[in-house]
Amino acid sequence: MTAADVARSLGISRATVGFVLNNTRGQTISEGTRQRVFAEAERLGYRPHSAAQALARGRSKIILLALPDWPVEHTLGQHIAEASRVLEEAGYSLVTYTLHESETVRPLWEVLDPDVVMGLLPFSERDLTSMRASGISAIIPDPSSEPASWETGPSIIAGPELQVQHLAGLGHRRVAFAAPDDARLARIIEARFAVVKDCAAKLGLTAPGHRYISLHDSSAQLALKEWLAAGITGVVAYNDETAAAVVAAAIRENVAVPGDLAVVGHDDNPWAELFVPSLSSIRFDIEGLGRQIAMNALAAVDGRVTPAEDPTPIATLVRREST
Amino acid sequence: MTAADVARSLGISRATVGFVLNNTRGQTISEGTRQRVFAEAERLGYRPHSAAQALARGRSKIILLALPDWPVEHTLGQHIAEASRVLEEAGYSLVTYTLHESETVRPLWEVLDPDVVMGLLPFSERDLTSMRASGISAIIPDPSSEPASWETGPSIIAGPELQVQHLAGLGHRRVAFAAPDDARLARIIEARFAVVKDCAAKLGLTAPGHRYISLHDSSAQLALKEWLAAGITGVVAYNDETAAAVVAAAIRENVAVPGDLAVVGHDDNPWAELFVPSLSSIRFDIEGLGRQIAMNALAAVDGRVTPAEDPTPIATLVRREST
DNA sequence: GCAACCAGTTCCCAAGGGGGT
DNA sequence: CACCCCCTTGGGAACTGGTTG
Repeated sequence: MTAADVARSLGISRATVGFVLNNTRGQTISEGTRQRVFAEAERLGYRPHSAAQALARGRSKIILLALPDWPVEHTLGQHIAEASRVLEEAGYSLVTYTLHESETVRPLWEVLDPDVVMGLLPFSERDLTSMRASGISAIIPDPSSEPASWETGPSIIAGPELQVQHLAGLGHRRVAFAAPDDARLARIIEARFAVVKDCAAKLGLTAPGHRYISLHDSSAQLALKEWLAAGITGVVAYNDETAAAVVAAAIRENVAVPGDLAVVGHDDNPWAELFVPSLSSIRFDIEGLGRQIAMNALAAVDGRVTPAEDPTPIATLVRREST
Repeated sequence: MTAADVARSLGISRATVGFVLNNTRGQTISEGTRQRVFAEAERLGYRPHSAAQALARGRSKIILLALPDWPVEHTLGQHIAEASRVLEEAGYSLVTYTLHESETVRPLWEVLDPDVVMGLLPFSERDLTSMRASGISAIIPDPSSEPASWETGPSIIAGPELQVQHLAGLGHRRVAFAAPDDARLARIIEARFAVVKDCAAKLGLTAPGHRYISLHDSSAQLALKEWLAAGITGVVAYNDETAAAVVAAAIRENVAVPGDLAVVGHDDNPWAELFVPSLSSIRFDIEGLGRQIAMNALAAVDGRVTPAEDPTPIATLVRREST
């Protein structure tokens, strides 16, 4: 069912149908005609052909959100739902996409021709080149702006700050940072660790270098011994999995949690509550973040600059048995 | 950079450029011209405009994979990567999409006009209506075939079978099935429970009705008492989270795991290994499933019927401390 | 290689009616 | 009463980029 079918059925021109359906400004169509067009389109089950629309006006009304290759925190799904809803109201569709580094697959921005490509982290130079070759102009984070700004955004720093403040409030004076042993996370781990060190210094705590914890070997055990020897009593974990690995090592070594060592996770995965002892963690305000993503995208469509991140608190600490 | 630019730059027609670039059969273009077209396209950085292609030939070369609303098992990401790779070779792009029941958002198939829409579970009647209205003809699972076939596919039954066989092999005679309290999972839970009952009966085990376990209240505690009273010594869990909830309740009630109660999870999430005691679970052959998804999609494009699922084993049991 | 075609969008102009001089 | 102008309403046709008889 095309617009031409609707026009023919009413004995009017395709142009008129288009004017009505798009509510074209600068064109005035009589109310009677308008109603008849709407009714007939409805009756025939007309659907705009999105490829044709994308071709005719130069924009696809698609926004592509590239997700990182690494395991997505469970909360992310919720942001995305909220972001979709906001973008939908503005007439855009949000498509998500997992970016694989293998790169044997043609990137989706070449296929979908989106108006905006967004990522949670800065894109690689290769990806940027590819996007520019495909004619994508709106990219978030904006590669032309100062490259380090994402590292100071609330979504990076809010969690670590709360973690350190929490441990400090409980009286811990020496804390360590534990992160997963995953090269893909290196940049974000560095950024988070910088926040931990910074915040610890402000509060008068000691925070030695960070340790990588693999989930599959004895690295947690080793780290544990080292920490205890160094007088560390609190551990800030990059995520709940790392926290779990540390707590598990402690239990197996008969180290009391939180008595001898307090551990706080990040992301508040559903299973963090199930662990024994249950894990303290950082929970994010998912709706707020979703809306933020959507707003950034809409700003980019209009060529406006990405607005500053909302300074309202987006993370809270959930205290459980592990601290 | 359009094909017309390439043609103009070489002083030939757009048609010829198209013939070369598409390797059109039934058209013979001289080798010299072919090479010059390729070189010029490369030099100018020509990219086919996918919306225009989709419009001209009736197909978008997009395959949409709808993921369920509930938390995706972590393994799924890997299937998808594999499926993308296979489809890419056949010239298709895979777009994934999380189906939200809220439905305030326009479904993506109306926007992308995909050649195939696939789902891991059958679609709702409303979704099917919407797809047909958008002119989507290829839908998997095929709603015109017998609706229950997915419930007997390996991806549903392989796990529960292994779980029951494992417990039976360890000498357990009475087993229970525990599932999350989530209405969205009702159908798949029923299907899995049917397999458990069936398999238990074959092996001479007793398997009473299943229990729903919420992660946030005392339902695990209650279920635990009931099971112990009924002489149950083994629990088949729908997923690792439910298994964790049961094990956590047991620890808090001083019930020995696996001494008094053995628990086996499903999906082998990364954190299952970290739990104390670590959780036995079911691991899937992710590459195989991904390839399967891709093959089904390609079959559907050609209007062929979905091939039978590959009967080779796709799941294995990982034994850990909880059994 | 020419030309038609895919489905919409949009610039520009042609009827036609109403009101004013 | 004739004439003109303007505004409303709607149509013609070119255009988007690529495919194909």
